[in-house]
Amino acid sequence: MSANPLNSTTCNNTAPVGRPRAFDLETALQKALEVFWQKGYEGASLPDLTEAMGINKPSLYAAFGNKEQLFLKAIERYENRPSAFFYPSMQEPTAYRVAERILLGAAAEHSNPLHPPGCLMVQGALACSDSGQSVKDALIARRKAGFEQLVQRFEQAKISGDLPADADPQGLAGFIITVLQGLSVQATNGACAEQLNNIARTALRAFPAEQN
Amino acid sequence: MSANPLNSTTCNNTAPVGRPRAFDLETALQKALEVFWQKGYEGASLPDLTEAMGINKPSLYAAFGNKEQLFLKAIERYENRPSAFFYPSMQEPTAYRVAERILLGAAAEHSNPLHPPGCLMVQGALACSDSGQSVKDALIARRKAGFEQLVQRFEQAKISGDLPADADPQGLAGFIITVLQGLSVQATNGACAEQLNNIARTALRAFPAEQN
DNA sequence: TTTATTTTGTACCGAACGGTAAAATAATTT
DNA sequence: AAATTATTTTACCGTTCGGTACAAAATAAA
Repeated sequence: MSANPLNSTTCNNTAPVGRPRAFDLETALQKALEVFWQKGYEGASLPDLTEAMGINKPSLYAAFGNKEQLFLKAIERYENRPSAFFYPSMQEPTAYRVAERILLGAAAEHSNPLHPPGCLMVQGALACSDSGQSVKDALIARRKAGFEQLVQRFEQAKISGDLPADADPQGLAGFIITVLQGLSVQATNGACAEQLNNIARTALRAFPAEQN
Repeated sequence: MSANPLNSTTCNNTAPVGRPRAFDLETALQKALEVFWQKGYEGASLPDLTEAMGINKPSLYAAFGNKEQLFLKAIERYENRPSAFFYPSMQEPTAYRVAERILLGAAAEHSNPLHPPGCLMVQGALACSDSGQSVKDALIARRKAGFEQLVQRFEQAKISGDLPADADPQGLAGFIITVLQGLSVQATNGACAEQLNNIARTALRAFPAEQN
């Protein structure tokens, strides 16, 4: 196995020695991501994964290490996928616009019928067996990282003046993240885009309006 | 096995025929509930359950049927436990007070260190394998039932006049339920009671004040 | 005391789990 | 063409899964 299989074909256009891999790493990872998204880390079995990826187990292990490493690569891909909305939302010019884009983005994305409902960061491993603890902890860390980013963004907004001086960045960020994650559960319940959008709009009423 | 083992000792003070059960059904069920609460339906193994319950597998199956039926009895117990707050909140005199009691109750209860964090209705089976689908569906049905109850309560509040005439019971109930379930995820993240309370208070700012 | 009834402990079942050894295969390198 | 390297295929590993057969034990009924 090469040191970095995911990049093995990116910077080197001479064919590598040995039998060529019969599948594309990125599309296989995408399929694995969708299985984890649907069934969670522990609910996704090796046969579930290999069947969706169109490969067999030794190929999976050679390319991705093991199930846990495959999952970690899947959540990395998840956060960087084209339709990801959380981190791009930080670029919005005001705190309110940030919050709005996060919640409306979640409402649309969590109910998008082109992929499983909800958010992989929540569905992946909320409660699990002892053997899944490290994956659960990894997801908690990622969720907390998103929260911290949002706190920083709101602190910056206080300095910029588009959040009132008495605003509580920690509390506001916690609220937005809570609604975001609650929307994931609602999506699992089968809520449609309109319902989620309605909820997001209601939540935004709790957010301080832009200052001028 | 008697037809209703959970009630076999309640209305009949003559000792039943056969070897007496060496454990108490309710305390064993309580222990099972806590394991499911911590690890979820699929994450809780039979050895996890029997060890916590202090019984062996044949006793579990004789008393509760199988793992799935045990889980269903556990969530029934969960919803009727003394510290349950959701359905009792419906008794509050106004819609705002209902919403307030639900969210502040969740903030306190989901972070109560006397039991696992979060809400069993969310943690129990959010994403799972195919074999857990029926349990997942059962939890979805319970969550929807709570939502519907809250919609009805808010519709009643419109009639009573403590919600404005243009209020949207469906949207408001969806919002409260979403925050409630989001708080469950936050609790899993390790959030403390103060943080959850802060989030709940922020959410309540989106709720229409009481009318007079 | 015997019989009937129920629960207990032990030992086990087939199936599914995550993971891997080893040979066959397909490419590059020499 | 021969040797090297990496991937595919097949078959298998030990463990754990949910669930149960069976006999010993403990009670009430006869």
